[in-house]
Amino acid sequence: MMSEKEIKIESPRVRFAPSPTGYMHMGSARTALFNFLVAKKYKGTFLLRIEDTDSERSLPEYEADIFEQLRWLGLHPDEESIRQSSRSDLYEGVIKQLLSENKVFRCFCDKAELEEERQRQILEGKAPKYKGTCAHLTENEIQQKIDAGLPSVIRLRVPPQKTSFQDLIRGEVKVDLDLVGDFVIAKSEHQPLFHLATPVDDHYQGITHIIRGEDHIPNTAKQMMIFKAMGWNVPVFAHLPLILGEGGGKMSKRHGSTSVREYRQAGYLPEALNNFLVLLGWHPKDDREILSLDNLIAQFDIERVQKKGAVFNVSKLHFLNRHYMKQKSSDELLSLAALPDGMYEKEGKYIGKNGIQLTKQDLIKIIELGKERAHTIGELFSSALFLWEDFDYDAQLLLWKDYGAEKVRLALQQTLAVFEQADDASCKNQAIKLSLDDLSSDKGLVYWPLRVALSGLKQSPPPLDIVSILGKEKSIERIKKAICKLSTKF
RNA sequence: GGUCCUAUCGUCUAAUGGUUAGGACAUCGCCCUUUCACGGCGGCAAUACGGGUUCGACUCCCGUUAGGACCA
Repeated sequence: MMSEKEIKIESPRVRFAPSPTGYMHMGSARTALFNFLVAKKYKGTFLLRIEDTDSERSLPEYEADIFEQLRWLGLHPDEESIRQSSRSDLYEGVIKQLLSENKVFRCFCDKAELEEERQRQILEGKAPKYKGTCAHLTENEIQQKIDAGLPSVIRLRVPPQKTSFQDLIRGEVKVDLDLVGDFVIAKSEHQPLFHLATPVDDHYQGITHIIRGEDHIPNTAKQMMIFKAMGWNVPVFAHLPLILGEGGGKMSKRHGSTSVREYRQAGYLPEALNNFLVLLGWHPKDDREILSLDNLIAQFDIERVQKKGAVFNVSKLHFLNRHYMKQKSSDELLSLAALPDGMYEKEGKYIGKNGIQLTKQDLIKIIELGKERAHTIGELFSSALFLWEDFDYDAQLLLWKDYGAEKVRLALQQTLAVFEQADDASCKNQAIKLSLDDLSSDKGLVYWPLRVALSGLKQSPPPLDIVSILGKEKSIERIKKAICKLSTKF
């Protein structure tokens, strides 16, 4: 049975350590979030470390993206970030010490031969493992090979024993080091590999808890060996389950976006993303799932994290995003949204494709209507395109229920009369509603054709809301056009 | 292929030996209503399978199956 003792975490130092080899992935964002939450909850420190030992694949553009998205999500590191590529002296020192203590050895084996050997082992159904050819060379033999100019790598001596480590989420995880073998920690004294650089930095940065994806479980055993070889304290581990794609497999481009920036560009709010991500693998005790970052800091507990991988379910993200959009004022949303396609600002007026001139107040009104319907910031304007874009529609659309064209035309004409008698102000403040309501006992007979006349759509915001933005003249123009359509078509 | 990890509604999950197996999203129905949306109310829906342990298993143990990760 798993240990029941309460997990005590005191002033933890945790780190988020991504490799800048691509735009920040949603899975990385969640790892960062969980690290951040543990740090804040237990009054600890959250650090960012860029793991760019792979100089071929690490790009400045990707590194910048990591900083940018973390900032946007509100996951600010507590200390200045470090970059592995600028700490070579540190790794070199460790490698030299390990070399002098004979805890590592130089391996001169030919790459191609090793690969051949590995293939053979796999075919035989064994775990591929280094045989130890160079593990016991004498000083002389080593010097000879070096003098002969043979290339070499540096391997750690790994005792063939069974061991285990404690994981905050999974309990004890067992590892058979015999299957690992003497693995490569550096290409040379000056070129550390991932398995060396990571534990060295974790030690020198005083990391107490390593919270990362479960894809690192196999790495943990290796990194633990470095800690032990150096006589350092091994940190506590917590391996998060992975985020899965819609089909249950790895989250991939095929099923939609995978990077934070794509969701941001599509108009998702950081509040929604954080809230969504934390629910992938964690759940609050009281079932109240709408949680701000502050709420999360108060409630989060790493021991309640799920062990199973979680499927990335976009519809819940939609739901949360809409929730947070509704919380924001329309003013605020306007500042987050880009102007609709083709619209531009000129002297405080917003000019649409069809020449319409809107005020900022109009835009705010439009967003007020849009936020009930939009899933994302990007969709905020999409329920009102007909205001500033030309449109056409089938006259058939104007008909309400099974009333004939003549009856509808009559109703529209009466509507037109009401508009013509009203002034612009009573259009904009919807005072004309009283007169329009009086026109018929069947409100649909009045409002349905009006909706279509104004928007060209069968699904739109309420007609009077449209009128309040369009004003008297533009409304009349559209109603006349509709009457004309009815007359010619029928 | 080997090693490791995992298994509750379609999805995210709650319930750590005794519950009518709870909630959220999605979905469906009803109400509101001039359409869509919002909102309100309600419905459908799960312990992978087989063995144990136990008075009693979602819960503990073993096996099977399935999925995932790593080696790549």
